[in-house]
Amino acid sequence: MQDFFVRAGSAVSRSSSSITLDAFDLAILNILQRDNSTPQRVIGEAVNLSAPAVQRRIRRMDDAGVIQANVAVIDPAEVGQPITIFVEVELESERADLIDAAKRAFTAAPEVQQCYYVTGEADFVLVVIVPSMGAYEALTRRLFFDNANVKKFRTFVAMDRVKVGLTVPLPR
Amino acid sequence: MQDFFVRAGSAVSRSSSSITLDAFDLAILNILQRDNSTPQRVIGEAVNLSAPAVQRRIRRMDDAGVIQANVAVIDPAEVGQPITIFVEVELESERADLIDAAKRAFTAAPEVQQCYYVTGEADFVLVVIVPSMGAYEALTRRLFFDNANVKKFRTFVAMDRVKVGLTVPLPR
DNA sequence: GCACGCACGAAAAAATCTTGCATTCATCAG
DNA sequence: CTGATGAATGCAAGATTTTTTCGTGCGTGC
Repeated sequence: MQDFFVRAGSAVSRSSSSITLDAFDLAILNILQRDNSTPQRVIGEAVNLSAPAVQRRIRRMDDAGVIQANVAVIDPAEVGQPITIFVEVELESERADLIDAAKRAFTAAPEVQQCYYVTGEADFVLVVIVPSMGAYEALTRRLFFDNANVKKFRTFVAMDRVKVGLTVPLPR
Repeated sequence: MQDFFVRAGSAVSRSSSSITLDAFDLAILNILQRDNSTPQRVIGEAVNLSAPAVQRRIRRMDDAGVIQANVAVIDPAEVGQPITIFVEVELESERADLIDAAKRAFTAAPEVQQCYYVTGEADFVLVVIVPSMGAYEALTRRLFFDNANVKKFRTFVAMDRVKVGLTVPLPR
């Protein structure tokens, strides 16, 4: 296995410990981000390490925040939430406190699955999951129309969730 | 616990078995989609069911595709991929075969974390993860400029990943 | 009323995860 | 050059979890 190192952590990242990851760690992450129910013994065989060694590395990356969460991915359509919508939101004012207020409001809404604060022609991009267009309409009223600071928003309804996941392209 | 049922599956959903979920299932899903390393015993205590009962329900939902995957969520910044970008892509032609070709091309790119085919002013929305703006520039060349069918695209660079996840709002 | 299907809980069995410990290897000071 | 130190490893034992087995209760339909 080649020598490859990633200096974890960046200027943007929050309170992470910024640990160093080697090729073993990346190989382990690559397995876990596709299936974290893989037994450590199997991972060990795949990366040529003993199960305890794998375990200690996973633990270390967990503690350091490299692994942010371990989650089950649910098909929204299967639980009565078949509609995915993208929303670009443009604010009237970009005052810091108003930006923060918007962040809090969007984060607090369970329908808002993802929220990014962006540069460009919009200020926020949201990924929204709703059971019906009616529910979306209600959400827009609650989140946008009742918010004096929202100048406008543009809606993109997803017809096909072509590729969905949080998989990160890992350097090899 | 109240009687609440969700008829899983919809016209949009693929080859799923469309099983019926009750309040127990939803409660279990709600735990798993936040932390799937929670022991079944603990889940059982939370929802008032034995561990084996919890296990059987999880297995059933797994088989039916309600649970699409079990994954570790990795902080991109920690593995040298600090930049998240949204891209709206507009195609020249909306011929079905060209749409499909675009889907395949976007899906195949590891930098494309998420890809949705949408209605509205754009045809596709992408979530892209890259190590640098240079890498993004290279990706746009490969994915958009070398593709004669891409009319134009708009880029939104994420300054803050305010809320990221695949959590689905579950009916209670 | 009775058989059947279905889901449950308790307990046992199997597998996995976790920890302790001795060893190896690389680094570094003397 | 030699020995100390720290970090990471593998093996093996112990703790925990997952999975299976089995008997029971409940609702449905014949």
